[in-house]
Amino acid sequence: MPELPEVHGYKTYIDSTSLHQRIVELDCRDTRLFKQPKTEFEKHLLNYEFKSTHRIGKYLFVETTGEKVLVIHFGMTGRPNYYKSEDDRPKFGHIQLSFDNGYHFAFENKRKFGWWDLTDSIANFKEKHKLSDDARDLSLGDFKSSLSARKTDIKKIIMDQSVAAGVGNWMADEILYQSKIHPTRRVDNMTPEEIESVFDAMKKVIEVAIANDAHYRDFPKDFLMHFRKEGETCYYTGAEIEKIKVGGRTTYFSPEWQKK
DNA sequence: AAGGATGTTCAGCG
DNA sequence: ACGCTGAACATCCT
Repeated sequence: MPELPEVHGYKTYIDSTSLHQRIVELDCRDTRLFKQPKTEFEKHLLNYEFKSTHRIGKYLFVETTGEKVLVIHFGMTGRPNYYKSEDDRPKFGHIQLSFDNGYHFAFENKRKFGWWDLTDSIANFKEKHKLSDDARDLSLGDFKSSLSARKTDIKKIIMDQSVAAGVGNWMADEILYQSKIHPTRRVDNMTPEEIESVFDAMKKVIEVAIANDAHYRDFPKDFLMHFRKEGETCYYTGAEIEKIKVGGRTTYFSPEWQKK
């Protein structure tokens, strides 16, 4: 489920469970999840501790007592899991760390699109991967300037991690629903007011999602997430929700509410 | 039982 | 050089 709000929750979870304990073992069932040789992870993790975490968009950075920073991306189906007994290792816990207090930390990744990497510095990594500031902290000025030269659909733009790090497919649909903007509206045809309304909706969706621990059922009743399905009923217009493809991703919107 | 899935990356093209 | 598109990636779920 991991878009910005989910990864935010994972960060909180890791902070409250897994910091300041010496790592004594590393097990990986599928090394394709490693962006570097397993020996590198052993070298930079074993006998060190997780010290602190930082999140930019959907990327989580774990600073350790060693030299390198662990970079975690959860992909489409990842999540962390901390548990006492080895017997509780989750089915899809492909990577597992063991701490010297006897507990374990699993990186669950059902569909294996997630990965671990190591980096020297968060700033370098952010630069290299062209990540914008985290969407939660992004300024309107920076948002507007990264949109200025673009000429494609607004949905594709807000899902671009170099524009607003952390916005994924469901958030993009929600943001555009909240701002009454059609997903294939071209950015170069949008007024400054419309762009600002998208920006405001982005901030709102992020804060609402975080406040509700990314638990969709607790979102306000006018949130698309409750009826984000073909043929469902739009809260505002009563019209049917439509399903289209935008930038290769399935997109739900309300044609009456989000006019083009 | 085939198609879809909350993500990123990269080749190819204009 | 840059923006854009579509496919590829791996695997599970509906």
